Amino acid sequence: MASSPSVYHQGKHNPFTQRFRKIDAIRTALRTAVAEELAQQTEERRRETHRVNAENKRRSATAAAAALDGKTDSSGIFPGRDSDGYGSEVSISVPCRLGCDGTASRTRSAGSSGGRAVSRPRDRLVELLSTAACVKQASASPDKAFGWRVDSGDGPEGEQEGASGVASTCGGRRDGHDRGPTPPPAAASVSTESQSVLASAGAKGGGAKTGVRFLEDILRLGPKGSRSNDAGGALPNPKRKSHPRRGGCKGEASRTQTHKKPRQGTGAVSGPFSGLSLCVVHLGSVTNNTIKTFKRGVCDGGGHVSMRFTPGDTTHIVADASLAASWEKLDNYFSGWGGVDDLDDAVNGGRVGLKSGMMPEGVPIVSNEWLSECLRRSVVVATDAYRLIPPPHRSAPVAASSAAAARQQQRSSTPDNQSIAAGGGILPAAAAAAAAAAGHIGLASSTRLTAARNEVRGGSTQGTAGQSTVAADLESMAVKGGFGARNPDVGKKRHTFHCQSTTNSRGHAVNSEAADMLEDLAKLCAVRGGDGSVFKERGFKNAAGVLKRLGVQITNIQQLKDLRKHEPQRVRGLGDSVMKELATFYEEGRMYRLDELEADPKLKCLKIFQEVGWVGAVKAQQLYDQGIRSIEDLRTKGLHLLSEQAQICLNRHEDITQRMPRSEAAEIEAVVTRVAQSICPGACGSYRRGKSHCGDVDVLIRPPEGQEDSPVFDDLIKRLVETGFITDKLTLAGSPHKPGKSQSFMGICKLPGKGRLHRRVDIKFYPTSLFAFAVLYFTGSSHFNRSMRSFAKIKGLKLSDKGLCRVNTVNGEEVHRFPSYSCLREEDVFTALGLEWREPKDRDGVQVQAFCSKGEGGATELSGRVVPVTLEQEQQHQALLEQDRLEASDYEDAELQQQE
DNA sequence: TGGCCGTACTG
DNA sequence: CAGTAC
DNA sequence: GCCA
Repeated sequence: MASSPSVYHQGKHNPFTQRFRKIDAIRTALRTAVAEELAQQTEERRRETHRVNAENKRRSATAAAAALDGKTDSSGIFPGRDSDGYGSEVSISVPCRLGCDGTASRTRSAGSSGGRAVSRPRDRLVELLSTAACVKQASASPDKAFGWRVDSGDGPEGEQEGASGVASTCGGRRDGHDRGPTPPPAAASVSTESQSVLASAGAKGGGAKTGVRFLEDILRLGPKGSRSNDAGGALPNPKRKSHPRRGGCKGEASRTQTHKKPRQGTGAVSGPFSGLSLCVVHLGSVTNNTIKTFKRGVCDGGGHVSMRFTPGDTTHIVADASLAASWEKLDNYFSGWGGVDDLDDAVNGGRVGLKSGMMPEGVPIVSNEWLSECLRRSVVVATDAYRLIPPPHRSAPVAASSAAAARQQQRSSTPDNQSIAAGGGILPAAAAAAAAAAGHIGLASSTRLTAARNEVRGGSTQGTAGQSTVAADLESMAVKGGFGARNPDVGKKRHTFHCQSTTNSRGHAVNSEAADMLEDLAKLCAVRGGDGSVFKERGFKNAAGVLKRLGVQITNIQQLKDLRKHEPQRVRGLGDSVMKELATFYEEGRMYRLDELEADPKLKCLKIFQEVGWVGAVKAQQLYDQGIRSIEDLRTKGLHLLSEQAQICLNRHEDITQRMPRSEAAEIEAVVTRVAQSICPGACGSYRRGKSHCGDVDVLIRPPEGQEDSPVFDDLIKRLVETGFITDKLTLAGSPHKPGKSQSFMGICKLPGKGRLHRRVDIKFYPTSLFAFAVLYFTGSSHFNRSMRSFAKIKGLKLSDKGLCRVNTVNGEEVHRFPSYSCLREEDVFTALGLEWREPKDRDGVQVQAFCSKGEGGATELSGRVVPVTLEQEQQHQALLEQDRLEASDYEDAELQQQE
């Protein structure tokens, strides 16, 4: 192979292959010694972890007990990971959910005959849950298309089949095939029928019947619908009963499309945004894409978004923040003279009911950031801080700064600490820059605000990297602790805390418009497939993340160019291609490449196809080549081209592409967990909940300690199939149970009762020894996982959900794998890798792994003894961490390393 | 120019 | 092994 | 697509 030449080079410009080889060499040399030590270390570690773990459990038990007493505010929001598919979700830890575990155990011991009560079930669950909480809910496809047809593909046979067929390893699938092409008109009635079938708890098929009964027992589905019980205190709208569907956009869309599902409920949407009727101004950085995003989010929450201003109906006008500084633009927009864009809708809509110079009275005009904030938090936040105060004929700058001031004031008084407050401070910069660019502001004020921006950035105009420390960095340092005093100046001035940031948790929507478009671009790249498409996707996505986290609102391509020149670290990930797109974005408001791709009808098809599970880029292309152009086509003439799984997913397509409210995810989790407990008392399903809506539910199951070998999983799946809960199986891995091994089920389920949709569910079993790895893995983000694994790799370790092992490799090929480190908690994995612990909320999104490899220079706990880490390796590691959150300390470190 | 996470099922 | 998924 |  072409491997030989590189072996001889050792410079720092070596490609990664050499790195690995070199590491191999080092490792080989050290292997013997290391292996011994590793064994010892492992043993030590195990003892210690056990000790610590025991302690931890005591701690968490008490903590959880507190939670049970109602002090559940520890249910922090974890901005979730981006799943490998598209989309991101937010997870929430759910101590509050514990309350119903008590119920669960009671239910079990009372209801099920097999319910040998565990000594103190509640405490036990509390323990287990708190050490290992984790239901992940992935958002399957964020912008799934609306179903073309809203027939739920589940006929009565479907139910039967689900009840019995799946058990026979989906032998009933052929029914599915036959049923697939069912003409839509028939499907409508079928679907109604199926409702009634369900309503009567399974008229056909005794198995299904008892199944439903059983589930009802478990769920305590009384006439009163005790599901609110499951929902727990954290769930926002307990009054939504068995109709999980939200209205909003989707409803709207489907309404126009022969929506005949009776389950649509009675309109009255009760989402966080119900009652909101927003008029979005298509100006400035609020692009089509932004509007789309807003629309989706708000509509999901029960609100309404339009570009049309309707007097009497519109509750808020949402406009780009920079318009506060160039008010006449907005004015013109509404008066119809703005010559805005050709956007028919926008202009036409905007003109309605408004005359020149007449700003709608009484309707608050707020910045788009308000909306972003609302969407992020899933609540309607106060508009005060986001008002774009309209002083049409006064000096615009005043408007801008007073708005900013109001923002700062308001925000700093919220309990949301600096990270939120940070959002306010950056705005003046944005406004100033925008205004300056637009030339609408007098010079004096412009400079004033520019000065403010510089202050905000905490340094002199050309401040050194160290001085340009932004508040976010402070925050992140605070998280790590110990760096607070590094730059005292920063701490003194309040506004220095206002920088936006690189920080995740409630990452503010800086540059979100550009970022959104880049993300769209990323998706389209992925859809198109072909060579390297996944990497292109990643590249664009990464760039989007970099922009979002940049901390400053970019309004002008030059800013980025300057950054690239002077602080390249901050914009690492923005390469030539992305810059090119961004240039046109900032100059003309669009990205040609995106426009091009979005206009491509073929890509639309491919995208639609890929929304069906188990249809990827390759299969989609094949389908297209076969002349298939729609899901209809797929159903009628393309079935034979699809894999078994894809066919199943296609059958349930309309259901499983609907996102579900998280309360429903909780219900699903509850069923799985409780059934698991009825089989194996003490077995613990744990979970992290997704945000308001999510695409699927993952339930991780683990056995009670000391009963590692109880075959919970196989029985569990069997039982769930028997009860009709699981309707389809997609894949089943690792069955039958083998001691010490994990098992996994992927499939489709449906809660009993009327009007339920089929949902994607993954159920996974991990033995205690692997559970921490599984939690780590499922907590994500995917980026975080990748980077953590990369990190492990350059240390000669291999990390996966199956453990953390030292491996010997030859030419990159694994030749030997040592037993896994024993890590009973996530923390242990970090420690074993020599990484600082990171909260799940800090692992989100693109930015992933800013774990602190810095400073330690290999001086981590293990590095000196077990893991040979050279400085060079560390440097190479730095290179690998493309997605680094660029913390100030990291800059400094990088600089140090470069100097050395 | 080569590398970009690790694992598992399905066909 | 390729494709797909998590 | 980005990076070394």
